[in-house]
Amino acid sequence: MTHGKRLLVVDDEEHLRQMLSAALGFHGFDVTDVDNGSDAIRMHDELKPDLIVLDVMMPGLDGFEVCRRLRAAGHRTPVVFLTARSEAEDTVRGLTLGGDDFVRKPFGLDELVARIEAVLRRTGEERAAEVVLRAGDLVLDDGAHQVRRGGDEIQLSPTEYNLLRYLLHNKGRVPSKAQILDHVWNYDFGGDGGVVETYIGYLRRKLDTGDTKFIHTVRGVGYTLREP
Amino acid sequence: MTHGKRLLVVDDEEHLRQMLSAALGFHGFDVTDVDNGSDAIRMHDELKPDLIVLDVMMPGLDGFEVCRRLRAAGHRTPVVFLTARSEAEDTVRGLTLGGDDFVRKPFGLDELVARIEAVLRRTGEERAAEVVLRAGDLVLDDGAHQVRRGGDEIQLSPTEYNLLRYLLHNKGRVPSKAQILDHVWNYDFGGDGGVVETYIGYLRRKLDTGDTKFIHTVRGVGYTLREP
DNA sequence: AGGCGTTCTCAGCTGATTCACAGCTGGCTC
DNA sequence: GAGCCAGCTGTGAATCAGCTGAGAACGCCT
Repeated sequence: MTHGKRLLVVDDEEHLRQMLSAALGFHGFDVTDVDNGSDAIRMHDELKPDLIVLDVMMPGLDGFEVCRRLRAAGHRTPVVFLTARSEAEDTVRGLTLGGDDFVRKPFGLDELVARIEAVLRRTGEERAAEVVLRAGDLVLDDGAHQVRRGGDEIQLSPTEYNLLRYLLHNKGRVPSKAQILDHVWNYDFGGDGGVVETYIGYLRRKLDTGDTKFIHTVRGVGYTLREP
Repeated sequence: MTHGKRLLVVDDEEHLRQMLSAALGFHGFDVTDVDNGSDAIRMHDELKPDLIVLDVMMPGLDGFEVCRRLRAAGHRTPVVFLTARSEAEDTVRGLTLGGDDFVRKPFGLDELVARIEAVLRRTGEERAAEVVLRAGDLVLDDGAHQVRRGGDEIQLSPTEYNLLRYLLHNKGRVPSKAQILDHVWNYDFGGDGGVVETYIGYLRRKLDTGDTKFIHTVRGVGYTLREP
């Protein structure tokens, strides 16, 4: 978990920036954050980060401009853009043709971390991260974004998939509904635990065919995924 | 038990603050307490605590603001928030993204201690051995929140589970009913010792199958859990 | 526009859980 | 042995957490 990669987080929104710093720091990254484009470029020269998390929409230099200037100065530092849905989607997508990537706001924390790690893996030397999670005959292949039981593929919606990945990732522990909401749902999604119950139900109907049970309810605590 | 971690407890409520200091001190923490946000920040700079127990609702600087200022000053000190049920749950939950955690008032002491230790474990390098308590063939796995005898899983309600954990944790000692109430039930629970008797009964029926007896009554003193 | 998949809310249901209480039991004291 | 009292247990009521089905809202595809 302690990979010690240096990240530079650039976002003008105070609250989000703080949340990202705390969360990514917790994930083992060495995080520095700034709140505007000019500081980002200055700090980049000083810090030489391994990756930049860059908000597109900012007053002053926007994310594209920051990236353009860095590239013009010969820097290859990979960038993960944060974009709102409406924001010049084509332009962003164009940039991903490089080694960069983008994440749409609002995003789930796990999604952002996954993108950052994917980009770092692609860019830097291999970090043979295990991308296949298992429990009994249940297999989640994160590379292929596919779930199987035995040989049969199981079709999951995006949210179902993220929830299952989170549970598999925490196999043996018992995450609470609040923790699940934090990691699987969007950072600004304000709903209550009801959604989690609903989606646990969906997953159970698709996974727990017959007698095998993967997802167990721990009343008053949370949910857990166990080997059958 | 003497891990000597430094805690800073911040709460404006005199009574609760004293209770927390005493109880956490007893648990082997090195506790300092202050009754307002500004002092908290001052004391944090001086004390460099390993963790802060921070009430959200306080006159002057509230808990969020204290945390915000600490983070803005570059401090990563983990925080366990104390919140009332109604208080800005989303905001609190958002903060847990970092690695911080929160406990809802009213809480049982053991719950708070468990959260503090979990956060310290998470924060200071990787998992320091799963917490597993044993007595004979009885095993309580706190990570998986599971109780087993031999190979068979035993289903316990939340209160039963907490009580058993407390007894196992105090194996060899004889906690009184009052002490049990303090630790397992909420600090402002107004009931008498009758509940404890009831729950001891529930546990005995589930654990003491056949000839083995784990829970023993010490008349006039309290209850104790012994190896069979 | 129409149909489909997805996300999320909500209300009703169910069984689990919590807790009080009252009557019983059995050890202790005198 | 009588009486007392701590502790045990069955009954029952109120509450609660979690499950589910119905359906509204939304975006996407044709």
